[in-house]
Amino acid sequence: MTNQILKNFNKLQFEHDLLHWYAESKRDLPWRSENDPYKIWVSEIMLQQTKVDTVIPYFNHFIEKYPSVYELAAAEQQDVLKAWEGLGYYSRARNLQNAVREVVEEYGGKVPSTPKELGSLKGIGPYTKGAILSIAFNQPEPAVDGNVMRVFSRVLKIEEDIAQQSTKKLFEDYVRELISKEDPSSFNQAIMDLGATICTPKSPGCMLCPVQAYCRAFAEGIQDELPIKKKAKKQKSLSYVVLLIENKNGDFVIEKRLENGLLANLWQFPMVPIEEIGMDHLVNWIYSEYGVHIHLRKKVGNLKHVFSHLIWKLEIFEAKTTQTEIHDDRIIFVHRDDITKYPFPVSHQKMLQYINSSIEEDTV
DNA sequence: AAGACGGGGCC
DNA sequence: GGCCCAGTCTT
Repeated sequence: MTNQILKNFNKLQFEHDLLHWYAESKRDLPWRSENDPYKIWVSEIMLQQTKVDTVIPYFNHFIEKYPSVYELAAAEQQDVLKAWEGLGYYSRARNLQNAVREVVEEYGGKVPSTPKELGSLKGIGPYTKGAILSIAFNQPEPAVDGNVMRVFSRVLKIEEDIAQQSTKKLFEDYVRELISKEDPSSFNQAIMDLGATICTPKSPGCMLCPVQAYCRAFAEGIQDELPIKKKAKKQKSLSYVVLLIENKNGDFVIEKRLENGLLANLWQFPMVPIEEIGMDHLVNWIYSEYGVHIHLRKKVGNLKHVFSHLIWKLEIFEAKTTQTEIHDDRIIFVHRDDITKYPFPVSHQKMLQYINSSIEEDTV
């Protein structure tokens, strides 16, 4: 089935030119300094849907804190989430730790090197499985991500919708045919580097491309039309009132989010789904849900936060309470100086600025 | 097959 | 504002 497209494709010369370019131009990245499967694994999880420049500082800190599977397996989940704070897709962190614990318990602490075992671990899908097998264990397995689909959709002129699952399998078939048997690790990484630095989504640098001579899209001048991808749906909007509730000790009410779903197990300031509750019932609703009696002081600002699938429209209010205790382990008082010890989503980290700016107001 | 799941950077 | 990013899991 791959025969038609690859029939007149010079596989060996393509491989040679690609690997030659990679040897000269590969990026110097922290996870490329050694071949520890655990570190490759951590890097691949962090890199899911996340740019290299964003990942680098997180990776360095994470490895310093958890140098091997044993430290990560033994850690508190809250600490792991704190190390992941701001990186997004927090289920990656929870799944990674669960999988690492399985590696410690079931595999003697050694990252498994078979497709079946590796693919059965939480958070390791087809891409990450192939990436670890090829990069850490030098096995000729495809690792098809957005870069790979973009590069090969252009080189081979593939016009299927890359948002479709079936299309991804198609690319895995092509990579299986093309991948270097001598150096599969470099081959996969070379395609990713190429996609990240030259064969970019917009205005690709074809004049600098080491495999321009093999590129069917370039030959026809249609590199800007590929890959084909169906448009994403628009996000739904949700409105909340967020309450910065402070008592006389300088403690704030924060709550732990549910253990599943959006921002699972992270902490936040109380959020009121204001469309359903209504401003008139806000104080009563807070008392019934949180057991805290408050009085509103003033609105301190608006915040819009965009996720991939929804938008939060937040109105931030200051409120006061005379209470100093809550009988609940999910809802707690925390002193303003200790709030940063808890993992918070970025949207709520921004509210810490309101809290800190109100200190200055009081002091002035 | 379609949604849920973060956040940042670019145009 | 929309698109993209070294994707995976759930429904």
